[in-house]
Amino acid sequence: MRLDILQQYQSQTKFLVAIDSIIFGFDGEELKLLLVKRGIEEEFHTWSLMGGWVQPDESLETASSRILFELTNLTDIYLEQLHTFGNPQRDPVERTFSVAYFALINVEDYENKLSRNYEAQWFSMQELPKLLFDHGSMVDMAIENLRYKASQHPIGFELLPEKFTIPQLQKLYEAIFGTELDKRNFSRKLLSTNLLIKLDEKQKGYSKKGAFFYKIDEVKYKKHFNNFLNFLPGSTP
Amino acid sequence: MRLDILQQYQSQTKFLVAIDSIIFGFDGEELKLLLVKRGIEEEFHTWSLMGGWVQPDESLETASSRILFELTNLTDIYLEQLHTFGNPQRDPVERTFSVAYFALINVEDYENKLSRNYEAQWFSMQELPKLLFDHGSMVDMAIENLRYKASQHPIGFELLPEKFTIPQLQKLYEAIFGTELDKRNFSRKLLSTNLLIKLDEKQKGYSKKGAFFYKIDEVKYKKHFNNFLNFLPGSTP
DNA sequence: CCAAAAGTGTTCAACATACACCCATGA
DNA sequence: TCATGGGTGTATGTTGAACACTTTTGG
Repeated sequence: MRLDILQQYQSQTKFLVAIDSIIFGFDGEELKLLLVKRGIEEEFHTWSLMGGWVQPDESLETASSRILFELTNLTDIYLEQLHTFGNPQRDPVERTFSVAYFALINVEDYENKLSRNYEAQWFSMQELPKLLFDHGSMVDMAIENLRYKASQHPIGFELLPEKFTIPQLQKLYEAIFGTELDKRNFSRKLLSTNLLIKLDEKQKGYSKKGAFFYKIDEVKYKKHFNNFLNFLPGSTP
Repeated sequence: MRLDILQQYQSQTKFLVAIDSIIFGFDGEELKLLLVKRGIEEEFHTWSLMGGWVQPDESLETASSRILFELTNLTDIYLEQLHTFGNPQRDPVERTFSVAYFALINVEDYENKLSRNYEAQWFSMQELPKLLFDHGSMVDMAIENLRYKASQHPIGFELLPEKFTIPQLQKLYEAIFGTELDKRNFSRKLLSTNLLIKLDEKQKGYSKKGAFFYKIDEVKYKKHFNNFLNFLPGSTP
């Protein structure tokens, strides 16, 4: 190792690096956000995003998955890097860079698996409490990004159970965009992507007639993901 | 300050945090990338992205602007956070997180202002040299992002001089997408946005007839930026 | 039998694409 | 005068938006 390079590195200030996770869920009616009380905040009763420190041997992806797992015990979750927040004053305790990730999980999967180490709660997007530090901005950016992505790709599937009905999917999109959609145009557009496989089974209990279940054609879904679909379905004002 | 919180923070490992900038430029014909030899790399002759360390009192935005200014002496540049790279092995000297920013500048503005402290050179996107560390992946991600954005917004303006012609703009889009576009459809689509203001002046020298200069309607441009435009013009295969 | 949700088709307007000719001018 | 690039219009197909009625079945 050349000495001048080493000196170059050693003369620099080092910082704490953390992960914060914006965890979206859908319960069939509303888009929700999972928040925790971590017990490490100065203001003891503030809700915050789930987060944690990046460890010396971890990549950012590994760290974000680990932290999500610690809370939910879920693996293989849709998780995507959103933005890194680094204002010198964002954390009053000590300067910390936070790499924000956003996650999509369906509330059903999560229900029983919740870790008891955290006080966690789902909040409706309409009724979010005041959040710790700059977590509010993180959430704002995440919802904007979610809308952007969902308008281009059928990303919303990640928030639903494996088997879902078209009306469920429509409710999800309505929740994401905060708008009403026309069911005729919506289902036509969805089905025209050929990404859905109709099952024989019908949903019981919710409506009298019952709606057919569908599942995603995983192979096509992943293939199509990088072609822009301009996916936002027709809306009725 | 509560003692247990302080201890929580102090027990964590700290890391170096750097910025790397993917700087795109356009010379009227080709999309180019600005690379430097920083003289701090282990392999002394490797080209790399322009970069630098984040200082204790700087936000990420401030740091990225400063670093870009150090090289180009330009201010008010389009600069956007792309992604944070943090694999434990990405920098063999010491673990460093790098927040990648991408910048769009027009080569004309830049020409005379270049700092003499760096050995810098524009490279055609087709003929990039091997880059330091994971800078190659950063560039790949940036070009993908640039295409994505440019297909949705008329972001390409940032790469052109203040006064530009429609054929220039078309060449830029052709360079970004690596494809040929139909000039009739292209100009119709562009003009239909009403974001361009036609000037009286014509471009001299390049063609015999001369093409009219246009400038952007800044106010409308910024307003429209958040409405998805689905901007990719028609292509002729 | 009726209330509640599922499911489906048509028409019209807007937009994307493909395509070809005239214009202005410097050499 | 002619070669070069600038500038425009039209016809066609595709896609999105608006809109209403029939079907199923549990209670």
